[in-house]
Order: sequence, then C-alpha cells, then structure tokens
Amino acid sequence: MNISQAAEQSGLPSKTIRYYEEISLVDPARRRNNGYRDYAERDVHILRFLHRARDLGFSIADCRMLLSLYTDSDRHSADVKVIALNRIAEIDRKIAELGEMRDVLATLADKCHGDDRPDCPILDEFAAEVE
Amino acid sequence: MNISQAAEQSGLPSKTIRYYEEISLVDPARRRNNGYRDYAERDVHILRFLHRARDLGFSIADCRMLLSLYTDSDRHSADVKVIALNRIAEIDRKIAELGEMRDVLATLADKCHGDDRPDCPILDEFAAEVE
DNA sequence: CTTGACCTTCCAGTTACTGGAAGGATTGCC
DNA sequence: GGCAATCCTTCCAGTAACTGGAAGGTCAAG
Repeated sequence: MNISQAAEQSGLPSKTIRYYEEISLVDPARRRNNGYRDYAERDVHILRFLHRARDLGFSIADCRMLLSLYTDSDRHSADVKVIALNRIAEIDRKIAELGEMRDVLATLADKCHGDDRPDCPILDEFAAEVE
Repeated sequence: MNISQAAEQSGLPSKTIRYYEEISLVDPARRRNNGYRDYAERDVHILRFLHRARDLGFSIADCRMLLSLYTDSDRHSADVKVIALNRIAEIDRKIAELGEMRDVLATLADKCHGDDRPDCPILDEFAAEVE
C-alpha cells in the first residue's frame, strides 16, 4: 500500500511517517520499482502503535524504548511499567504547575475590572518590584 | 550595569536577555565604550516583567502585546484582561487533556503486573487493532 | 604580567514535526 | 495518445524559545 493509505490507517500524516523513517524510529519502508514506499499490515500496525503512544504524550525517545520492548518477546512488563509510571509522574508535575499558573492568573483577572481605564492589577503584578 | 547583573536581578539568563534583544522583544541595550551592554533600572524592570509573564506561560507573542500595553499609558485594562482570560482557557484545555492522558495511563499501569513476564496491557493497548 | 572571570558575536542543536518547491509517476477521461 | 489531477519523491527551510559552545576581546586582582 502507498504511504497515503498507511497514513490514513495509522492516523499519522504521510509527512510524519517519512520523518519517522528519517530519524530511524521505524525501519526504512520497502520500495516499489517506481521508488514509492510500500507498506504492509505489520508496518501500519507499528505506525498506529506510535500514533497512540505519541497521543498519550510519550516522547520520541520513549517511543523508541517502547517499540523495542514491543518487538522484544523476552521483555519484562516491569520495564514498560516504569516508563509509564514516569510518564504519569511527569504529567502530574505538569498538571500541578499549570494549576498554579491558572490560580495566579484567575486571581489577577478577577481583580482586574476590565474596562477602558488603564489601571490593571495584572500588569501591576508583572511589573512589581522584588521586595 | 553589566548583563550578568541584569540577569541576576531579572531572573533571566544572560543568554536569554541577548536573545530577547535579537528578536526585538526588548530595545537594544545601550553599549559602553568597550562594547559591553549597559543596563539601567528601567531595563531590568522590563526584563523582570518578561520573566514573570513567561513564567505564567505567556508566549513571546503574548509578551510583546502585554509589554506594549504595559508601556502604553492610554491602555484599557480590558485588553489585558482578554489576554489573561485566553491564557486561562488555554491552561484549562491543557489540564483537561493531561488529565485524560493520566487516567488512561494510570488504568493501564494498574492493570500491568510489572514483573519479569512479557505480557503487558500497556503495550497491548498501544498495539490494539482498530475495530 | 598573568590568570580568571567577564563580555562579545556567531553558529549549531534542541523537539517533533510542517510547509513548500521542484520534479517524476500514475490514473482517469476524452 | 494526450492532458489534467493526484499521487509520489527529495530536499530545504521554518516553527518556539531558547541553550551550548567556540573564538576572541576586556577587565580587575594579585
């Protein structure tokens, strides 16, 4: 199948598939006589795997690891779990950080009357001197 | 004052200050005879403003806008509030997205026994066929 | 006068793509 | 058979916001 078919079935854009090949995240695709890349079910399977992992926020480096575990029949599920738990911890940190930002901004926005006057607690806060 | 002093007082690395000058986020610094950049209180003030805004997740484009509002004595606080509210909405979207990821991963990790056996619900899920 | 800590510019790398140009292949239609 | 539309290919550049490092000038202390 052509790259656009593989793209449709995996959910990744063609551009991204070529990119993954370029950075050796996936093996180079077989080529037809005309030079077109030719994908089989198994290739699409792996591309879909990557699509899902990326959607869950795993980095390309994570994906490389997950993919090698995926294709390693001697893998230990503990290795995969560690990667997943690290990712969860990362997400938790990020959520906490965003939550703090949100609260600060919400407090400031709440204090800002938001009319045509120039006084603005938001800018005041940004501009505040260090004590 | 030298760039490293300005860096210390604003909380931004020297590299970043030079970068902000390069992209015209801030005006080019005055130079001494020896070519060194020379910062005054007002400059540091603006750098600190940027530091805080960036810390709250505003993009450089946002900062450009906020800075021009900051230095515009005829500004309307409503304009600033809109930017802040948009940022809050963005954060809320991001938090929701991360929360979903977290839940999916936590469920999968929970189902994974995490030992030396190869069976792993996490990889299974990534590899799942589309129905 | 030397050493070390500054400062300068410029170039490259980061992450994970995305857009676009130039050109060849294929497909369908008349 | 010819033509247009839609593929496909490669390669180059750009995105966001820095960060690291090299090469070289400057300055203050001892």
